[in-house]
Amino acid sequence: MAEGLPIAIYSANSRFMSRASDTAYEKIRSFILYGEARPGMQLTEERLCEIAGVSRTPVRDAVQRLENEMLVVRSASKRLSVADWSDDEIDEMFALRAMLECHAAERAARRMDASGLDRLRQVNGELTRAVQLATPDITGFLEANRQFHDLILEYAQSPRLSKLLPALVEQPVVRRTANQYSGEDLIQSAKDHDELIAAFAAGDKDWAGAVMTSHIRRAFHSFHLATRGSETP
Amino acid sequence: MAEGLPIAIYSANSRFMSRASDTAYEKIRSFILYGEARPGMQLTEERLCEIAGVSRTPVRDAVQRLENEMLVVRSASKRLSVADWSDDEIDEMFALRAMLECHAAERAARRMDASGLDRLRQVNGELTRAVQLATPDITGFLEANRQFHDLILEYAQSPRLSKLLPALVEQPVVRRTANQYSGEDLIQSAKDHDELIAAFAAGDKDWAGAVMTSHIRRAFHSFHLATRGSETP
DNA sequence: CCTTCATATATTGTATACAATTATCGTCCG
DNA sequence: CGGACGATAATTGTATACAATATATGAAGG
Repeated sequence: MAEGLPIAIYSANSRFMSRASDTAYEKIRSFILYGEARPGMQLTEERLCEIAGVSRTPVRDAVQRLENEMLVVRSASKRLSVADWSDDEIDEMFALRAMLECHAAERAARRMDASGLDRLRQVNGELTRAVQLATPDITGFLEANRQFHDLILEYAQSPRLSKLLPALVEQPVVRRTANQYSGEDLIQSAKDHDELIAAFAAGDKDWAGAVMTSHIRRAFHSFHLATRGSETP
Repeated sequence: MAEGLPIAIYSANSRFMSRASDTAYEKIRSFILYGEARPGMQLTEERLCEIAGVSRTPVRDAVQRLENEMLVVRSASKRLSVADWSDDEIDEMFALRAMLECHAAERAARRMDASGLDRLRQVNGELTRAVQLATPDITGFLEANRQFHDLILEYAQSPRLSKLLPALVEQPVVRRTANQYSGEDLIQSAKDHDELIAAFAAGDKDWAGAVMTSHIRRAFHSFHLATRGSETP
C-alpha cells in the first residue's frame, strides 16, 4: 500500500503483486472464477502448478488464501476441490455481508472528512456515467462500485473488518448479479451511493447504515430473482 | 472431525492435530498468548522454527494462519511481529463478535433439535458446577463456555460463520475478561446460557439473538471495566 | 460375484539448499 | 557533523528432493 499502513482492501486482489505466490493466487483464482474450473472439481497441487507456472511452495501459499475465502475446499483427506456453494450458503454470504457493510458504513460516517467525500463523489460520478449509457458499461460499473465500497472500508478504519469483508464479496456472485441488473437497477445503485454520501456528509451513522443495508439487500433480491426465480427466501 | 463434515470450530485449535504445521501453529500461538512474546515484538521465521521444533515450511504455513487471525502482523517489508491491538480494535472485535454470535444464535434457534438441547444442557451443567464452587474454577468455566458457544455454531450450520467467528474470539481477551469476572458475573453467564437454551427450546430466534447480544456485550463491559476503568465506550 | 487385504500409485507434507529482497552499518563526501 | 552511497549481513521467497499418507488396483479367498 502506498501509505504503508493497514488500508482497506475490498476486493481480494490488490493492485501491484510480483511474487510468485501472488501471481499463483491470481491465476488460480481466475481459473476458478472465470476459467474452466467447475464446482466440485478436484484440484491437485501439481495441476495448479501448471496453471500458475510456479512450483508447489507458492502454490500452497496461494491455496491457503483461497481456502480462507472458501473458493477452494479441503476434504477430510486433505484433497482440494473447487468450492460448490449451496443456495443457503450464498444467502448467508449476503446476510453476513449486509451486516458487516452496514457496520462499516456506520463507522465510516463517524470518520468521514471532506477529502473522503470528494473521493466518494468522484468515484460515484464515474459509476453514474457508466450506468447512464444507452448500453450500460457493466465492467465500468463493477470497477467504480468496488472502489466506492473500498473507500468506505478505508474510512471505517477497522483492520478486522478489512480482513473479514473481502471473503464475503466474491466476484462470481457480484458479477452474476450485475449482469442481471436492469438499467433501472443500476441507476438505483448510483442513487443509493448518492444517498450514502449525503448520510456521510451529515455524519449520520444510522442513516448511512440503513441505506447500506437496503443497498446490499436489494442486490440480494436481484440475485435471487435472476438465479432462482421469484420464490422469496 | 468425527462426523467427517464441515463442523463448527469455535476456538481456533481443534483437538487432534498431528502434522508439523499444526503443532507449529499451536506452539507459536501459545508462545504469543501465554509465553514470552510481547506486543510489537519482532519474529523471524528461524526463531519460530526453534520454538516449534520444525522446519520453515510448516512454520510459514502456521504463520499464515496466525496472520489471518491477526495474532501476528506483517510489515510492508514482509517482516513479522506480534500483533499489538489498540483499544479501538479490541472494542471493534467485541462489536463484530456480538453481531456474528447473535446471528449464529438466530440460525441455531431455527435448527435446534432435542439432541442439541440435551448437549447444551449438559455442557452448561458443567459450567454451572464450575462457577458455583467456593473458589470458581476459571479454567473449567472457560472450557465449558467454549464448548457451549461451539455447539451453537455447530447448530447454526454456516461454514462461513464458522470461518469468520474464531478470528474474533481471541483467548487473551477472553481469559483477561474471565479472570476479572466476579463470582456473580460468572453465575450470570450460566444464567444467560440457561435463557439461551430456553429460547432455543421455544424456537424463538429473536429471543435467542437478543440474549446472545447482551451476553457478549456484558462481557465487553466487564472487560472495559477491568482493563480501562469506568470510562464508557 | 463380492469382500478383504496387500501392493502399487497418486497426492500431500516436510526439510533443505539456494535465490531474491531488505535491513544494517561503516565510509566517503559535502 | 550529517546525509548519501555501497558492501555486508539478515531475512524472506522459491524450487526441489524426499517422506508420509491416502487412494486405487488387483489378486486371493469365501
